[in-house]
This record gives sequence, C-alpha cells and structure tokens, in this order.
Amino acid sequence: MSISQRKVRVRFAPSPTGGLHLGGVRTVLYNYLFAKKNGGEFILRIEDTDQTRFVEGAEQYIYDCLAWCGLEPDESPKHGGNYGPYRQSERKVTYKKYAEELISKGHAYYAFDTTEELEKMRIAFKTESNPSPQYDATIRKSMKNSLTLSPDEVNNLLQSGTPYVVRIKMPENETISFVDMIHEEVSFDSNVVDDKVLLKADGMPTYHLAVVVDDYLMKITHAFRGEEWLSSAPVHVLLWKYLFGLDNMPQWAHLPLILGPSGKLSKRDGAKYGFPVFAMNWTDPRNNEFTEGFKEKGFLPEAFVNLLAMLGWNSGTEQELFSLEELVQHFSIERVHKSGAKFDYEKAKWFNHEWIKNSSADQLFDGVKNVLSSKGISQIEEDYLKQVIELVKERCTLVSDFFEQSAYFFRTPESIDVDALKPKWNEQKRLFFEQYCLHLQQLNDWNVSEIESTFKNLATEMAIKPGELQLPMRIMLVGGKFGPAVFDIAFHIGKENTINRIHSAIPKIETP
RNA sequence: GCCGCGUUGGUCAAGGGGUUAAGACGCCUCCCUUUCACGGAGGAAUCACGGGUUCGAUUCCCGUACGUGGUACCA
Repeated sequence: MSISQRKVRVRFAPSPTGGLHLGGVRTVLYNYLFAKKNGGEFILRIEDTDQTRFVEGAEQYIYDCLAWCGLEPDESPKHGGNYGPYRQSERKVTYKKYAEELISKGHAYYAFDTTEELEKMRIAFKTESNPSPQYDATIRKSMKNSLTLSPDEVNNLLQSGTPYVVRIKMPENETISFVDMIHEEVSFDSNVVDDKVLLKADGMPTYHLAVVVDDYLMKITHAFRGEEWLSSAPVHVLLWKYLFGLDNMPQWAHLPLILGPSGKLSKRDGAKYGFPVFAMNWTDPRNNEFTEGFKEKGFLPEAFVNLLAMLGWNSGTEQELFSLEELVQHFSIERVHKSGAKFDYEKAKWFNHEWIKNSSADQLFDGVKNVLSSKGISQIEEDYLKQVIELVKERCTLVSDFFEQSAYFFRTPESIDVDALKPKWNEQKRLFFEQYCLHLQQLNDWNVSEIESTFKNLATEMAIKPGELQLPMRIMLVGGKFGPAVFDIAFHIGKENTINRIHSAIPKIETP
C-alpha cells in the first residue's frame, strides 16, 4: 500500500535530556493536530540513544507536560502500543542489523578512527577557507576504515574487538532533494554532507539511523520536526532510499523555529526577560538548576496550547482564540509558515487573560484554590470562592494574579494605602464613616442595594459628594485602589468585616 | 569559511502583479467608570536593499545584506 493511502501516523521523538521548551511543545501540538485532523495516530517515542546525556526524571516530565497540555499520545513507552518498544535504548539490536545491511550493500562502512585521530585529522586539514573539515569522500581515503584497509585487516580489527563506528558512505556529485510539506522542494549537494556516524562505538545508533529505522518500523507516514534538522535531512533521505525505498519514506515537515527576543530561544533569555521557556517547572537533577514553567507561572493549558498554535500558523481568518478541538478542526499544515517566529511574552499573556476571562468560575476553581492555599488562604467555602472568581477574573492575566486580586475577600488587608487617603481626609469624612458604620449595624438585610443606598443617603444628608467617599471606603476594605465595585465587596465580605475594617482603618489614616 | 532555510509595522501576522497593504499584541489619546480592570472609539508605526521582468512590482526572477540552523561517536 502506498504511503499516501496508509493510516496517518505521526510521532514526537524527544530525547529525555531536560525541560520541554516552547518549540518542543509546539512540535507535539502540530503532530497531534495533524493526527487528529486526519483520524490518525500520535506516537511518543523516546530517543535516548545518548547514554551520556541521560537525565533522571526527564521522561516522566515529558509525560507530565503532555498530560497538562491535553496532548496525550496514542502510543508511547507509558501508553503501550503495537510497535514497541518505544524507547530507542531498548531497540539496540534492531539498529545494528540495519547498519550491517547498509554495509553489505556498500552504502556504509566500518571506521576505526579514534577520537584523537579524528581530532588530528580536523586540525591537519583545517584551513582558513575550510575551518571545519568533514569526514567526507576525500578525507575518508586517508582514514582508518574498511574502505582503506584490506578485508583481512578489517576482519582482524573486528575480531580483536577494536572499537568501531559505522559511517554512511555519502555518494559523490549527487543532488539529494525531497519535497518538504512546508518548504516545498529542498535540495542538497551530496559533496557537502559528510559521512555521518550511523552506529556508535557503544553499539547505539545515532539519531540518523534511529529515526529512519524507527519511522519505518513504526509505520510513520508524516514526520514533523524542528527546522534544525533540515541540514541533516539528506542523510535521512539517503538512508530511506538504501534501506526501505523512497516510496515508503514519510512526508517531511520541518517546522520553523521559535526564537527568543535576541534570536535563539534560551533559558537565559527567559530568565533575563522574566518569562518561562519550559512548559512546566523543571529542576535539573545534575546541578539543581531550576527553570520556571508556564504552568506554574499561571498559564492555563488551553491558553498555552492556543498561543503556541498561533506561533507559526494561523487559520487565515481573524479568529485568534481556539480551543484544542477547534484547532484540530481548522489546522492545516499548508498554512504553517516557513519563517521563524519571535516569542512575544506580552501577547502570550494576552492569550492567557482572554482564556481566564472566558472561563467559568467552575473551570477556574481548582487552579485558583491552589494559588490561594499556597499563599496561606485555605478553608475556603466553594460557593464563596466561585463568586469571588467571577468578580475578579477580568482583572487577572495569570492564574497567580488571583491572589493579590482577591486576598482581601478572605482576610483583612495587612496594610492599607493610607498615603492615598491622607491628603483629602478630614473631620467630616471621619464623622461620615462613623455614622455609616452605625447605620450598617442596623441593617437587617445585608444586600448590595441597601449598603449602597444607606451610603448615598447619608452622604447627601451630610452634604458630601458620595464619590469623594467611595475611594476611602475602597481603600479601607481592600487596602488599595483596585478591585470591583465597593458595595459588592462590602456585601461579600459581610457586615462584620466591613464595619471592622472601617473602624480599624480610621486611626491609621489619622496617625501623622 | 562552507551548506541549508528564511526576510510584510517593535512583535504575531493577512494578502499577493494595479489595495487607502487586513487584523491582533504592545504603545498613545479619548469615552465609560469618582478605584483597578473589562468594554468602546480613535492614533502613531510596515512590504530589508539593489538590479531586472512588466504599462505597472510589496507580490515574479537574480544578486546583496541581515537573521537563523547545520557543519559532533548530541539529539
């Protein structure tokens, strides 16, 4: 069956070496969207072939991030599936078999050069016009490999357990081209790509061999990856040609890079400009270096996914707010851009703000509750919190903003902005508030309109403009110049709190 | 250095041989609101440069510049 008729299968193939950054999550997203849009399957494969870079906990972290984003794979080491194992370290023998097949077909060879010898070569051949000499068609002739050594010598070395790698034998004077779903036709001159190592001395494959073999074995139909891979695509295309046939090669899509404010997106940039680059908090177990995540910063997963989707893709309409379901519906790889996009934290926050505003108190409840309890506000009544969320959500850009925007609903402000009050404060106003408290005390029915009309009537009676009294009252109740309508606040915090806060504020205003 | 990829306001971007070159974020002004937000109305700001092709190029072609990726027994 030709590849275009097969069921769509895509894969995200990270190496578990650290935090999952923006670009990684977006690659997952586009994979996921493409798979769901086409009724296909989304596979997570762990590319852990570099044992020196193994990081404890990194694999679990990837599952956690995907789960948070709502991008669950159909198959993975954790989720299982019919094409396992899904961890490349567990597929070692398979790769070796294909490496040998390549050698027997004359497309690869054994190389016995030591690291030191390679280094020597690079120094020896280094010139001003060629600062980084490659192990290529000319240089391989002067190296220690099965192309230069006699079959006997090679056998002896192999028999005696001499460490070796397998390298691809790049053809000379060929143009290697393929059609990328995003970049259209891309071509390379085979003379400028080197004899990449396919199988390392420890018996593990390099990425180049592993992707091709696994994509074939796992029946991948479309391969999405970051554009940083475009340069090595000719190696992969050749491997497909030599091993499984170009007809079976998945369609490639090299996704544009996500850049930081000063070019390449880095953790450093994140720290410098105050925004996260990882999906979730990540602490590197090797050095305890901590990097903040979008989740903990206060982003809603829906917003995170939404903003990532729009970085390099758009629907062609003016719609910017999309749920995951809507993205699945509207996504098309044809509308993915060719060029990289700079990540703009301001816009990211706007997406989050929009999602918070559009979410119900029920949806926001758990997140807000966590934020508050982490700040010492627990023992919250569910209905009360929900009412508060409704009242303040349009003022919150991040979920973490709910703390400062709503803390005063749960406890008396620790300090109040007396400086904003002092200049216009006078005897008459103090009298007003004392009277007002007395009136409030008498109120039988504690509701917004009673609280408000009592306030206004008394103000009129005392010939003070109500407006001049509202700000002081707000500051007494809230602590600062923010928050929803004052009388709503008074209503929610209750009669006793309202009166107490007013009473305790007056002396503070009057202390010089 | 070499190779690949790219280039519409500060950012994300629509568009594409003839347009007043959408929209969003951010910024500014005003309205609403005697708080902060939300909301509403406006405003400033763009086709990297140079050559072609064409009656006409932001759009097509070629260069240049710039950016970005690769140039590892890392992915």
